Amino acid sequence: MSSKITIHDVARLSGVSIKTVSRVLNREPNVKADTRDRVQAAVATLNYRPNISARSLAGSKAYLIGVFFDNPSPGYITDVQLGAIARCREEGYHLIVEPLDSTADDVEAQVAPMLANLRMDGVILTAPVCDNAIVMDALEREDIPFVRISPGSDLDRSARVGMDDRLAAYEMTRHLIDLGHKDIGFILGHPDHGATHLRRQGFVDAMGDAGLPVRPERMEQGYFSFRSGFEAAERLLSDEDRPTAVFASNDDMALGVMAVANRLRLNVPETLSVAGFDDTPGAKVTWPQLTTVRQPIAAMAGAAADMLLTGVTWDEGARPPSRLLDFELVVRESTGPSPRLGLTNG
Amino acid sequence: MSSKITIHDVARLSGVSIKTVSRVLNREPNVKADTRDRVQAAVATLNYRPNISARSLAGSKAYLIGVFFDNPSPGYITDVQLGAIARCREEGYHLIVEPLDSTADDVEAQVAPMLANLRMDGVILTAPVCDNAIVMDALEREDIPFVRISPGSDLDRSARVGMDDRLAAYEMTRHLIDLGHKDIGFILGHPDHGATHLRRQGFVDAMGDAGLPVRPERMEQGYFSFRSGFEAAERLLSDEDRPTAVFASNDDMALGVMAVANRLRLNVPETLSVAGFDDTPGAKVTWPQLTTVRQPIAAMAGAAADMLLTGVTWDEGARPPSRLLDFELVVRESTGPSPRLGLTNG
DNA sequence: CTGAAAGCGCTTACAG
DNA sequence: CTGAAAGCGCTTACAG
Repeated sequence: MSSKITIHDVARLSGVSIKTVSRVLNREPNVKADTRDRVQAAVATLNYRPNISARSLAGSKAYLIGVFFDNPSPGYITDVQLGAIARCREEGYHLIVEPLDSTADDVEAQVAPMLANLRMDGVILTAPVCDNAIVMDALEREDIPFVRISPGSDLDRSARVGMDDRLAAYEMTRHLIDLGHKDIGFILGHPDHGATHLRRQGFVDAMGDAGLPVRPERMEQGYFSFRSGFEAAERLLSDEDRPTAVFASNDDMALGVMAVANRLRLNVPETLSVAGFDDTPGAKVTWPQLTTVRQPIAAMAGAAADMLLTGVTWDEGARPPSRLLDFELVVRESTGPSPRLGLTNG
Repeated sequence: MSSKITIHDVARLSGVSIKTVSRVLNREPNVKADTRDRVQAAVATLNYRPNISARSLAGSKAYLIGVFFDNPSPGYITDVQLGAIARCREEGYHLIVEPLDSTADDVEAQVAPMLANLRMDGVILTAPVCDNAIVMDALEREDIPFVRISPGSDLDRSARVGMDDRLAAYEMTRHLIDLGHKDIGFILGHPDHGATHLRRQGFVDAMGDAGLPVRPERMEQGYFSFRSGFEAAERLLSDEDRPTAVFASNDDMALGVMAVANRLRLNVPETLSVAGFDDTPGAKVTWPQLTTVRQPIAAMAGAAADMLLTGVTWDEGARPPSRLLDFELVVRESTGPSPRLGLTNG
């Protein structure tokens, strides 16, 4: 019933043309206040909602924002969706989710059809899709604006939002150093993710600034998964000569470290301090709870949606806009004073 | 460029009318094979993709499926999305995600606009939205088909897909009983979720069938969250008189139990067995890994999408179709023989 | 088996 | 400040 109400009904009831109704709907200027009020009253009376397909077909807006992601941490992607949708709803936009297999050979074939038959007004790209050139090429070819969250390469290719991953990792490392730790293991993230390198850099910088050596055997490759953190921790901790703290560059890997510590009967944080990064739900789902860095994921996605909705643009040759949000060091129970405090060679 | 190709271009190139192109596109019968081939060749040559907005405006399909959810476990909702999208893509459909605050007073106000201005061909409802009468009323009013995943009430109000939660809980309880446990604690899920009651029933039935008493003080209310599981476990385990096993009716709560066990220095599984339900990613992110029930979440969502896409219908007065998928008992390391085995009063 | 016409519900471009 | 006309790219309903 109510879905059959069209712009003509509103026009008739308010005694104006459909064009004027359209003006009011789109908040165009140059409508007499009185006319505007009459139209809005009619909209309310009839409970009229403009048809998105018709608007999209006739006009230049689709009222659809896309989110592309690949093999995400569920907590991360859910936060992204929630943050983006909150902002989209304010403007009557909807969110289309498009998982991608971005390491496959046929990325082009995955992306092309979804862009060709459904117009989106903008797309939010999360890691690692945000560093995928094929996806960006396709988007540019179709002239679809996109904003990237925490890209790692080609920073000036699009607008972006993120946080200072390097500084956050620096501060977390500093937190460990302040607790007396001098021998700290570090687990790297997935090499395809831009944040991986920034977090490593923050760790290296903090160690260097404190005059502490970064021993190669204390840097282990991980892939942001629990399993990769688990395996890296086994290499790091099985030996008697082990670090007094491990900084895993995301929470999933840090949980892997906790599991290994548990298995090896290393008490956390008395014998071993463990730090993560992201503040995913999992960080609180462990005992002791994880010291980590809170990423404002939903806020970043909201900011990305906002840039898309307000039509972010920049001059030829100028740097595209970027918004950097604040992170927060969340010190919980998994980090404590170094057990070697007071010992020589501490 | 390629986005400007329309049905008219295809018609011109293949020497037929646009109506015939439309027939081929929609796989209508009654097109000469030769004609069909020519049209398909032209579609391929031009790389033509029909415009969804136009199809939607002119026709009866929107090529959009919605997923409504509320406060989901991230792992659950991600699996639902992945499963639904896989099926949707086969038919050229896209997925719209709509988080809802289904306990708020304004559910109606949240749902009405999203249904009014964007036509969806069908909607998938996950718990607890799948038991929300206001949402279902709105959907029925707008004549939008919906399929529910694991609803708990009003089972014959719509098509549905699910698994046998009662039987799964029964088998898990049986697994514990077979290990010699006679004193088993049970943590209930959120009362708004249909699965909560089925899982409780499975537990109660298995205990009864084994001639074991279900003591009220061994049944604790939880809400499917880690925190609620943690608090329930504190009540269950702090006393010397504690069960030898705890069956938490989802994984998040089981992880809460593990954390409490860890804190109380109760070895799992030697002193305490812990079982969960869902097989979320978290189940493997703990040490020891969790014994749990694997829900085929993605497959359930795929089946729900399938029912929507194939246009599930049923006769007046008949029971709507329902598809029940198989679960799997996943025995990992968190359950073991009862420590009271061999003792009197077992 | 195929096509010409009308129309879905809006916005655009133009006119006044 | 407001409106009449045209058209977005398809499908529907009808005709043959």
